[in-house]
Amino acid sequence: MLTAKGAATRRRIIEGAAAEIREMGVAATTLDGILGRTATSKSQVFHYFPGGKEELLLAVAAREADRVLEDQEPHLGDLGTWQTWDAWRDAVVERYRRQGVNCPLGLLVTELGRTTPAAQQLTAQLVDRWQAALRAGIERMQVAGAIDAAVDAGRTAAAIVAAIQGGVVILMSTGRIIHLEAALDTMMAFLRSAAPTDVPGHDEE
Amino acid sequence: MLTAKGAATRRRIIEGAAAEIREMGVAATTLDGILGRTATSKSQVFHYFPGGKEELLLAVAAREADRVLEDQEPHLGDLGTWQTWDAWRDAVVERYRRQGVNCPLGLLVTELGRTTPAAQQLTAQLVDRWQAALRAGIERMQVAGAIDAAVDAGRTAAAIVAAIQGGVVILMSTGRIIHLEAALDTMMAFLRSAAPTDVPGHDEE
DNA sequence: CCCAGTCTGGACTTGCCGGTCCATTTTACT
DNA sequence: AGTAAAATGGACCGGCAAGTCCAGACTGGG
Repeated sequence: MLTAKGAATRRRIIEGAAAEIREMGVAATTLDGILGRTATSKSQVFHYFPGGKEELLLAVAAREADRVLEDQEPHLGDLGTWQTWDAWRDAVVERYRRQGVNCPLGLLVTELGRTTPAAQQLTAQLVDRWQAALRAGIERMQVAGAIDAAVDAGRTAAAIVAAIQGGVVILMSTGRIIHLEAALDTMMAFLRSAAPTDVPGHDEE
Repeated sequence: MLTAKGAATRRRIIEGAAAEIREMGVAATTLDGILGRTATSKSQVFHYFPGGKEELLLAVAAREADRVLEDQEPHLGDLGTWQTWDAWRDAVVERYRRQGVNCPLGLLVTELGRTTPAAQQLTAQLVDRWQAALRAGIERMQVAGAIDAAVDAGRTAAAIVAAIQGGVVILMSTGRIIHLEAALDTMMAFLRSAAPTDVPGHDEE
């Protein structure tokens, strides 16, 4: 019960809403604003998103969450050498440098997160997926002998996700990207300092 | 031109606004909601905050920013031994554990930051003050010989602020505190791993 | 060609919320 | 006590934006 034309319109609405949010911020985003931008009418919005604005915003958030991870590929899925880690680091910084002060996802989440359990779950999923990819990368480095096996891969991955997130928040609210860079670099320095050869005293597995 | 009674009312309004935001979130905060909670009338709000809602929210943000740093004392101002660093770490985690999913400051900033330059500046100031305190702590450790002098204190301090910020954001949007803990612990582990004795190969100043 | 379901346009309703206004009361100062 | 300034209450306004409705235009299968 959704023709090709209908699916296209639905997609267009999500796309337009994301653009509107990027430009105006979540608080200033109105349905009318999205309408004008996408050349649709209000009935379309409610036709494709019966739950109204909230459902639409949630759909936008879901799409943006996917984008966040996609934009880190192919590096994120390929972490296994210091070279790939560096490439990934640069990709993350570049992605957020381009995005600048607008984070459709972050705002949606802090806006909807409190009220909508679905939004909270969406965020949790994104964090989990992100963290899992980083964890796999760390474990691969451990298997290769580049990082001490004593490092808690999961916990460290969680720390890296948090560090990035914090850097992005500071970027959004102050316009400075240095914190994101410093956070990433410091985390990378920690990983490198955890090379087995650097800590010969450790003998536990 | 502000009697004792007036000052008290003004304080009460800010207090009530902060409480309302904590409970409802910024988006759902209305002047009427604050009015009911503080037993004031709308004319008071505009009497004490001629700039209207925006000025009030900014005042709340300024107050909350101060609280953030105050709540880390006396530890934050006293970082000089691993013991004090650990105490500070615990204080931060505890502070945000108590605060839970509500961050009046973070929301105000992401909400106002984009539109109001004053809010952006406020955030930048908070970040700077926070970072300066951490930097002083790191430098004290370096002077004491507990941390390698080759560590960039300013940059590392920036990374720590970002890590905390990210942990808090994730706490707010998912309810999980583990990322904040992991981020702090990993940063601490990095600092400890940078003890001069651990890297005898470094000879540059 | 037709008809059932889908899609679209836009006028309309509804309610909320920021902001204004003015009349009244309280405070502070001499 | 008196008066000017500050503080307070609450009615009122205006606009905006979410959501509703219905009439009409497309689409696709039989």
